[in-house]
Amino acid sequence: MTTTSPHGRTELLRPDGSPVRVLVVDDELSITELLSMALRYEGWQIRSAGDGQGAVQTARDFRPDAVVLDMMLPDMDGLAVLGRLRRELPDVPVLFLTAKDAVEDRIAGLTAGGDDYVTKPFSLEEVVARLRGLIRRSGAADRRSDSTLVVGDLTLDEDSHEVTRAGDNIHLTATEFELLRFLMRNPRRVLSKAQILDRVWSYDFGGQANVVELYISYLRRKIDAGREPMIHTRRGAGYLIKPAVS
Amino acid sequence: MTTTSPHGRTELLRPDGSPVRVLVVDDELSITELLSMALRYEGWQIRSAGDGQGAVQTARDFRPDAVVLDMMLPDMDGLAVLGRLRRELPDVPVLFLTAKDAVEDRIAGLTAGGDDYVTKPFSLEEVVARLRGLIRRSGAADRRSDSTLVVGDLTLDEDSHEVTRAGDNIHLTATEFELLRFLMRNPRRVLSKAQILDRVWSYDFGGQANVVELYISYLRRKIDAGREPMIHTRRGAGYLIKPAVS
DNA sequence: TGCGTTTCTCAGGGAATTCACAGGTTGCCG
DNA sequence: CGGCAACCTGTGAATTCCCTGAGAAACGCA
Repeated sequence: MTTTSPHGRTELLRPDGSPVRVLVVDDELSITELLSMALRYEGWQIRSAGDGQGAVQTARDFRPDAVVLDMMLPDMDGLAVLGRLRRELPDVPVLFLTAKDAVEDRIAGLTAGGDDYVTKPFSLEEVVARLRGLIRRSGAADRRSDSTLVVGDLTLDEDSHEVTRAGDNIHLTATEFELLRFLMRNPRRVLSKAQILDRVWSYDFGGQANVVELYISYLRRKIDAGREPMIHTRRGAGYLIKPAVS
Repeated sequence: MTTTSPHGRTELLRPDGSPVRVLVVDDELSITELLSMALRYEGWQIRSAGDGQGAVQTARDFRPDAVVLDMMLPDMDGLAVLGRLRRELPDVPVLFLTAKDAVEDRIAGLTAGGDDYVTKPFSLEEVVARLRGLIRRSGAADRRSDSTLVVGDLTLDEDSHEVTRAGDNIHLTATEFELLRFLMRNPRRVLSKAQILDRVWSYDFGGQANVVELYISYLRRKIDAGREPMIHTRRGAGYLIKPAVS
């Protein structure tokens, strides 16, 4: 089932109408807090743990619909935690957090069962999107909730990463895609450059704020070129996307 | 839930009908007093603190629906305060106050959970508007309270920053938008130039008082041009806006 | 390793916005 | 009706904000 959250976006709900529950496991407090904050904002119920012990315990009585699990925990190996989690919750999907240079094939094996992973440093849009996908596919939330965002004649499929405008296929890079997704998940709402930076870029991004301008420019070239523009600048406030009709 | 306050404007209320509670944290007394006064005028219940210690303590028993938090406090780092606040009140939205030149610096991640920020020096209208947005979206206030102001055939949407008169779209600059918002939040009420200056311009504005006249003139050109005027001058007293019919 | 792609910095240009100034207009009062 | 104060608005300059080209660096894949 999907419904409209207080902030105006559609959110996932479980079949019984209660909010989705997510367990976040990471030993860095700043990471769990960042994630908790962002995921709560999605309307989900969040519990966090700082080590494997706590994770298993919390999982036992919280019974989350999904788990975000750092593979590097102080007390036990990520695989060990995973094993114990699976004993408690055989079907729960897991989103792994790994260091960039982690052994890729080890992860690959893990995600074979429908799980997924993102590398640190991640962007919040990415984590949220992956989690939504996992939850949707696990059946914890209503399956009819589909994976396509639509604004006017612009569509974006979160599963296939396909983007079309008026039927034409449009190729976007990863960053362009995430930016567009964020805009389309908040149609007709002005988003400041800071908000965009916080959601779409990694949490450790330390660069110039004008990357946002730059990527907006790229998006316009691909999406608005020669058509009625959908991406609008609100000088001094930010950007927003809306159907072209106007 | 929204209702009509003693001074004639609609205000946010919590679902149980009690006033919204806001905690203001800043070490400059002049700032907390300025904010407290302005926010009380909104019909909200205000408590203030001058350092991180006090903020956390006050938060504990005051249980605010929103927090205004200066990032530069004498005793602890703004982020540290945030962390402790979050432990007390996991879901409370925070409006950060930051220095202008710190914008690029460490805003990183702050708006990620739906929080927001304004830079010093700010205008009171801006702070109030952002707070209203945060509270509205956090669900602490009734969800039906929407983001659109309406006076006669004039509408102003605070989310999309869209303004229409009789259905026609009207483009406003940032300052024009804030001025109009202030007028529309106080329909049929005479607002003096001093009041307008105090609310719409930053507290450190040192310019000529006739900017108000100038911007009223701009607004008239865009909103009243060729129509029944809605913005009226009360010579010697100020300006007011009201539906055109009356 | 090498090559195409993607991300990002930097900087110039351009346009929108803000504001001061000043002369014109309106309304009010004696 | 004259004079004054309050208000309106055209002009233009300074500033801020935004856009985008060019190229360097990092990445990804064969």
